[in-house]
Amino acid sequence: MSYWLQVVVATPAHSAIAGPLTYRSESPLAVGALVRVPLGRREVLGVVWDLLPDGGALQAENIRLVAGVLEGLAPLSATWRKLVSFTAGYYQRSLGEVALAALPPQLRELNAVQLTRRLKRPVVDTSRAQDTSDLIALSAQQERALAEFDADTRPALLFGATGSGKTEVYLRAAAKVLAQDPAAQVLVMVPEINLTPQLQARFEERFAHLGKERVVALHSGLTPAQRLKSWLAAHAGQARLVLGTRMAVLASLPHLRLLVVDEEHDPSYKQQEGARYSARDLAVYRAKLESADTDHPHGDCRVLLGSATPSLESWQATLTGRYQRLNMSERIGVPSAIDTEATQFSDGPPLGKLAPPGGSELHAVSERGGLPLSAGPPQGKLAPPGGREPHAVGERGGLPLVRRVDMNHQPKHCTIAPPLLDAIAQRVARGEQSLIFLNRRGYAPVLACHDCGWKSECPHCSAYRVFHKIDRTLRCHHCGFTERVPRACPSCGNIDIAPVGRGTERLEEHLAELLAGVRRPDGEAVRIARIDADTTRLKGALESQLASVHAGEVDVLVGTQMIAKGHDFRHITLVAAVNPDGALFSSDFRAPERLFSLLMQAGGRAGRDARHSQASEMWVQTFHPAHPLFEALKRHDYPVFAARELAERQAAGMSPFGYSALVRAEAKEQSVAQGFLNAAAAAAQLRQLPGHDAVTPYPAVPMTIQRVANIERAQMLVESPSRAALQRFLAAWQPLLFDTRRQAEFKSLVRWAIDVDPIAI
DNA sequence: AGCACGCCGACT
DNA sequence: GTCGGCGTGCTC
Repeated sequence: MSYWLQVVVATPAHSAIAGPLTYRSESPLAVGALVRVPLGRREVLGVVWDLLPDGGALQAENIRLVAGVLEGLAPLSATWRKLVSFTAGYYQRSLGEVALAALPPQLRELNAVQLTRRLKRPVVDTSRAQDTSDLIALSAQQERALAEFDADTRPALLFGATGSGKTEVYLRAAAKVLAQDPAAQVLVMVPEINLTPQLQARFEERFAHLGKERVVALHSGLTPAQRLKSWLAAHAGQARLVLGTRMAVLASLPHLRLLVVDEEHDPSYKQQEGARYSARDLAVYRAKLESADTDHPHGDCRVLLGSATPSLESWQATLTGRYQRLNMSERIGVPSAIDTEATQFSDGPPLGKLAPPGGSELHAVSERGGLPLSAGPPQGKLAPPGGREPHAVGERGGLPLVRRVDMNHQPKHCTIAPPLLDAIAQRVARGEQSLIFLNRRGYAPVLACHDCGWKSECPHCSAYRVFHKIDRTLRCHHCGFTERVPRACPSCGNIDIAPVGRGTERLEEHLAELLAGVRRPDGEAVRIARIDADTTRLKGALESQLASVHAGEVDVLVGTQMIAKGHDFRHITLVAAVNPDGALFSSDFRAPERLFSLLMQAGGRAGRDARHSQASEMWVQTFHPAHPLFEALKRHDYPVFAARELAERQAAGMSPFGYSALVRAEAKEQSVAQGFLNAAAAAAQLRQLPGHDAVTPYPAVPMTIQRVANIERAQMLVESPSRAALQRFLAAWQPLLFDTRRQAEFKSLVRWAIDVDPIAI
């Protein structure tokens, strides 16, 4: 007896075999079963996608026999298959690529015997401890958020200030779902792996009563064996709570009842290679799919997004009522705050003598701009303990005071404005910590010869190589090309080549010089540390460096945005952004949004400890102090920022009011990359593809960094006011792109790819 | 993507 | 005479 099946295997979208392949089996198989099938001379993992009455158009001798079935693994659910189908269709990739990428890589290498051995390992269920959730008192706003969440069925956006206790809301929402249904599973997603350990500990502790191994992690930092183990536990329903990064959204979770997306605005939810899916968007879609699944006895599957600075897409959805909004504006442990509007003019200067009465902090800082650091002993400028009126804290909801430093009124070419330096010195003298951000690692972004104008260009990329003083190298941050710093100008031989601009390495050095005379309360010298991709390259380095900050072994911490996220520094009372202006006038329309979010998050690092929240400050050095972004930041007013951005986006027909895709092409020559894109667009125009009348393809342009590792890059933007029209167009266009690729003149094209809903243009 | 086959240059 | 370069073509 023969049974025919359609099986999806990991095939790239090109190669004539993008769709499911037909195989034969001697025994009946279930849809969703995992099988090993012969493909060419190798044997690969596949998923049974469909059952067929016969071999169809294929000749019998061209249909091969399924080599084996992964017994003991339940077939992947219909909902999972729908999710994979949708993802493949929406992001214009092959079914097999998405399906197989969603499975743990080790599953591909395992044969049936090895798998059985793995599955045999029993999990000892030791449900013993009590549910401890109720032991922690909730704030009124947390109670309210949870009650509102329970009363609704729409996707929910938890709009909560940093420190307002969003995690506790996730924990409670999860606890409720898990308690209601003994099989229910919850997926909690976080943007990055380095945030999972601390969160995992918290979830494990809270759900210890469920028994051992009920909380598992799923992210790319796991070893292949761990990842397989977690995946299997999730697939078997054994894991009740999965904590993971974006990849986890495609995990098999047969009893999924709740999806949580923490920091939902974070760009790392968008996959940047292969199928370029947005895990946040898929989470929303998946919740809808799972809700429609009639197998679930306990009704809906919910999705809970959380952020202090939501994506404009999610925010707009709450404005139209498509999403539910849950507001939490106050920080925990801070006197009750009043609403946003009332905070607008309340941020009086914390140090009375710095500002003229009624003056804004802007002028205060500007006026002091020229004063030398030594204008008085740091101790003398201390605010008296508790010197600020308590109600002032409440009015900011415990958020730091934002002070803008107008760099137009500061000494030319200064990196740290004197008033900021002064403020840092005061913190050091008081024994408090400061956090200084500069989004540029290395010593200096460029090395230049003042005689002939030579600059440290990368020979392989259209970018400068960064000077790293620590090992005296010039490193390209795009292709990795590294050389020792030349002794003299390679172009004219001049000895006098100098660094231009500042990176974190130089800032650290610079601060050490500037603060050399400042003493800590114990009379010791200031201790400065730096955290960026260079200092954390070794495994465990980030953890140990963070630990030393927590232990109070550091007074001033210099770093890139990597320290803005998640890390809860209790003793930091000053956060400063040294040079954030770049994003204000970027060609990338999402740059302001990212900057606002970064600064809000950075500011959130300050004064999370209620004891310090009163004196905590966020400093921003800028040449555009009156920019609306900074005005909104000063008031911690995301809604005002969002309203402005949304108005601009609407006027320009951009997301979330319009939809877009990018087609990127890479070739040895820019003309080939652009030519390919333009030729494919011309072919689409000629054929009048479905949806074309509502879709606008723009001419191909070089990418911002035009050449990386000697490969020229170009991209074409495709826009439409209709998501459906864009989808139809892209689906019809893809075969034409393949055809165009086959033309002789584009033979040298290295690769091309479609990015639907790109996050950066 | 793999993994073949296939047809031209420097080595035990 | 073989090992091996990567060009092109196929995989139910």
